[in-house]
Amino acid sequence: MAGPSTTSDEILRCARSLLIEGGYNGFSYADIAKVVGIRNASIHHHFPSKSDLVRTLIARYREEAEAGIAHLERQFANSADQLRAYVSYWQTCIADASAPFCVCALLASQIPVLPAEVILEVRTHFRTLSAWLTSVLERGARQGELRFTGTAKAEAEAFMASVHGAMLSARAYGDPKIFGVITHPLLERLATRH
Amino acid sequence: MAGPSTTSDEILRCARSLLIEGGYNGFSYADIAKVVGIRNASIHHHFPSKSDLVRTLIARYREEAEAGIAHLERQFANSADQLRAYVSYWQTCIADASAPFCVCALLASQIPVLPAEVILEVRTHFRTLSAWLTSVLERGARQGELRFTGTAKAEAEAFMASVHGAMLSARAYGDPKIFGVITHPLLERLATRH
DNA sequence: GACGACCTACCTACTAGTAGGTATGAACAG
DNA sequence: CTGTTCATACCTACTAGTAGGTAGGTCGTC
Repeated sequence: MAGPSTTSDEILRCARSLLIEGGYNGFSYADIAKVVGIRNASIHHHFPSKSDLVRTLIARYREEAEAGIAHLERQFANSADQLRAYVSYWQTCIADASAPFCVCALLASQIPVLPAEVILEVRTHFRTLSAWLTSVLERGARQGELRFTGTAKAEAEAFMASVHGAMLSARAYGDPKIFGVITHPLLERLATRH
Repeated sequence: MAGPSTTSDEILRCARSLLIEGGYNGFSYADIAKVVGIRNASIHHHFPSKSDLVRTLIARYREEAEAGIAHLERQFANSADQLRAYVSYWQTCIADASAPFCVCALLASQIPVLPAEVILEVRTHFRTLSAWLTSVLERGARQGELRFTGTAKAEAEAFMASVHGAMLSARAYGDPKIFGVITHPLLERLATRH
């Protein structure tokens, strides 16, 4: 499954973790080169420009996210469990500091200084995630697994915002637990039974 | 009240708006110099280093925030109205694009690459805001103006996270309205009557 | 004349990106 | 089985421009 990771893969993986730490202007080609063990210029061979690199990086991130969502859909029949699993995924990422922030959420905060093609990718992720959450909430309401007032769309946006805000707070306080403090009651409130 | 704005004030004001656009690494001394109309080096006369500048900038931001909160406390007796006014303040900032993001929320996302003294200021803002919201929620519950399950502290953290997440979504979608879509139901849910 | 505010001129380190060369290996013709 | 061709991947060496920061000087005001 996980093929022999190529240099291009390593560059993307390294750039992603650097991006998660400090955003678009928070890392340089030199930083990547140092970690991957190649020369600065060699990165340009794989990705002509920085915006190419970041755009590709997000595209891959979105693929992984969609695969993760598909996995969630297969693994859990109950919509409340799907939401719980989604939140739990991020809880783990934040706790073990492996990837303690959503790439697109971080980039969204810097949209005014981002290249246009990167903005498009970020926006698409938000739309995709929001659409999935909306579908989960709709299904949950229909099947009596979830309850909420207002539209599923509005509740989905609120849910997504809460999760992103919880990531931000965890980072601000330097305390992974705060993510759970914020998201747990949110799940409790949505689930019909617990 | 608003004295004759000094160069130092102008530098801070300019740096703040640049910071709001692209974060700590999203602007340079040259950017500020261009707008304020002085030379690059002259900024160093007022603020020896970039971290000094940003630290001072946040300190002032926090002063203004605390003054704003004090004003809210004086203007509205009802705790639900205070929360509404707080949210409404940000709604306006986002809608007219004057300052469409909380300085500290933006910086929080970049904490791993921020100077230590800046991190401290950011963290303090989160604590201050959370403490105020907690006090509003406690008072609201006591006086029957607000209702929620769980502790006031947890609800305050959730409230703050929702507002920050809503700012992020507004920026991601490029649509100020989404801020209201997320925050309105939140206020409705907390207020005992509407 | 001391001080604050600002300047010119400069520094070193680093930014993304380019030009052109080299090693490696696969494809293919003889 | 060899020699040629070609592309990939990487290299060294370089560019123009920008980053934050410094040294030392000028000028006006108290």
